[in-house]
Amino acid sequence: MSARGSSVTIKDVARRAGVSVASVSRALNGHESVTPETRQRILGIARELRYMPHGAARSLITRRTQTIGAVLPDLYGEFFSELIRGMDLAARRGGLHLLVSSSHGSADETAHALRALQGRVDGLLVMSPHADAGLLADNLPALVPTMLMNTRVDGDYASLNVDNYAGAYAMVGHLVARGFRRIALVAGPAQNFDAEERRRGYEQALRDLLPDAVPFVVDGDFTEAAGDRAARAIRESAPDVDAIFAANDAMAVGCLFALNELGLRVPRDVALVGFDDIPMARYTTPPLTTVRVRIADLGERAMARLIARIEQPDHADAGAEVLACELVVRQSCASDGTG
Amino acid sequence: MSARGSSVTIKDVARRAGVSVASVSRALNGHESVTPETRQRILGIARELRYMPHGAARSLITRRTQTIGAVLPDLYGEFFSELIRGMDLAARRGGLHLLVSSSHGSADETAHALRALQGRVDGLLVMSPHADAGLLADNLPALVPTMLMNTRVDGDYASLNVDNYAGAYAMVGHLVARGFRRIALVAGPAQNFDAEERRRGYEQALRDLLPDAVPFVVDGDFTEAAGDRAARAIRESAPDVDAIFAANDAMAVGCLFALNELGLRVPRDVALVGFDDIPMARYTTPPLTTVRVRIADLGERAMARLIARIEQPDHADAGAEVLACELVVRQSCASDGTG
DNA sequence: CTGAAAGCGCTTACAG
DNA sequence: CTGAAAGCGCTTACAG
Repeated sequence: MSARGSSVTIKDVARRAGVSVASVSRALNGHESVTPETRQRILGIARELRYMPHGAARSLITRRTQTIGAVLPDLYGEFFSELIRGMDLAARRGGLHLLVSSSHGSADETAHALRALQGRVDGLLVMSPHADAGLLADNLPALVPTMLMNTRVDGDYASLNVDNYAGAYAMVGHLVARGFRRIALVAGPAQNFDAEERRRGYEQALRDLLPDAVPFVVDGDFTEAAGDRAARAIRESAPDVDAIFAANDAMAVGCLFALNELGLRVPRDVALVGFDDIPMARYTTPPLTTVRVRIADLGERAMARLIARIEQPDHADAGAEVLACELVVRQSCASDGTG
Repeated sequence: MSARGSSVTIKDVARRAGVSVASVSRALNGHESVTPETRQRILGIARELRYMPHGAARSLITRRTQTIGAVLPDLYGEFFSELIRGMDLAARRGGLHLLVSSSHGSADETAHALRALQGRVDGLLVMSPHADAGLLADNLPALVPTMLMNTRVDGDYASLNVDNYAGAYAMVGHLVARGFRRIALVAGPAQNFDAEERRRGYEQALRDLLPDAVPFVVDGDFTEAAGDRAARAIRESAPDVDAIFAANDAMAVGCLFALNELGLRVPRDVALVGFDDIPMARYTTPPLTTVRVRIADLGERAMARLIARIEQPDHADAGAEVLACELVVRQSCASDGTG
């Protein structure tokens, strides 16, 4: 309770309790070998003094920080919000703290974050859709359990990937089945693994299902503003497009906005679909048909697997897990406006 | 490069360089008192060995963790996404890590988080709109610099608050000026400081500007689903309402969805406004009139002030800062559908 | 059941 | 400019 300076340490508690610091440590950590009376006295004094063990000191000796580091490409928008929420849920369940770090889409910053987190975390969750294998090999701390998410993997890392290819393929299949014939894709950022896989699914589905159709891809970067621009560009250059497939929901929201401004009705004049199923997707007008990723589950699952790896290094499953996506059909792509 | 076991420490670098650990420490930390040649040799070997200082050990002696803890009420939605993004920006600029923690709206969890973060962080950013002063007094670590955000403050904490009252008041003023006379409020969660202040602004403005009007408040909880329900309830019980003021944008999005489903046009049949100006607000149809909070700036500013307090404890400005809001008029509340 | 002591990996006066 | 040594606050064999 002193006004300034050092906070109360285990020594203070020991002194007040008339025992050794070893006993205080044992009592606080729930070791059996302390008499109930001693334990009670120690706990009482610790509470009274508002004693909190010093995290760094404990980490130094236990080699555990009780912290997981998450290196994400960005922190903007509902996708990352949901992802972090899922990670937080699982971390909290495991009694762990969550350190977040954004690389702003830059490989250099990813490398920096990876190195800076070394020694501060018990495990690493890395989503780095723009990273190449070399970057990871060079900067992933060898001794820190790591889970890769939505990242191009070549080594035998433990990983969790969304089945972007299958999701995009299925979406195109759905559009074709509904009678759409001129389907444009608003792509995600270049070099981005998710974006590339979604594009690959779109292109392959087109080849398989509409052999005569020419793929029509407009650049985007996963932001609402990009969707806005893309929709206008599509209407300008190819008014015959009857369905727009935005590579993520944020861009679909931007497309929807632009189409409305252009006086076009979705889905009557043009169908619109997205990818991710962010919470907002069901609240647009019309509600958005999209590919559900279960973003929070993704974060939760990745965190849970990482924790398991940390706690049971022997059972270490270094497998590459792929999360299936699910088509969610809402009103934004009713066939020819009849739905 | 050994395959297993302990990572490389300062001792390994010292041995390889043929110097003492003190010199390695000095070289790595950029102290003047090392000859350029020695420094170069040490740095070279450190790089070669991929040496990274052990964070916990360094923290133990320097009493700095290079980490800021953010205790937030929730992690759901664009508001917190933007807030975290702003915090991350300022933290990164200061070379600090960001530890996030959600209290899920519970006072107990807030208390727990506050205590658990002790000794792990150099400073604390606490947004706890549901907390009372007692909880903070009981659980805020006395020696850790802290900034409160959007929190009911009584003590002399350093704080940053959004001017919710003035923002809500101004919004009602705008609606009244536009000719709306029956204005319903979809409120935020009970006990929530932001929600209460916004409601207070609404009620006072009504008393001042429309003395004959009876306040009409519908319960909400800041989620889209609550907005959806509230709008339906309003239409059901009071079809004469000509403007709906949702206490945040997420609820406004839910209202917009419900109104559309009910076959009502915004703003022709009923005006709709929100609060926060989340990124999505400009992409709804019609774009949402709202109160701009500059959420990312809020997080950035809070972090910057906190860092300043940590670095210059003497200049410690413990002031209560209030961030002004700004009315953003878009098309969702054109007067009587003429705009 | 309990305590004295070593040690985790650093940094920093203190000497030289 | 450089090194030996102390010490940060804990935990954990090792004795007793």
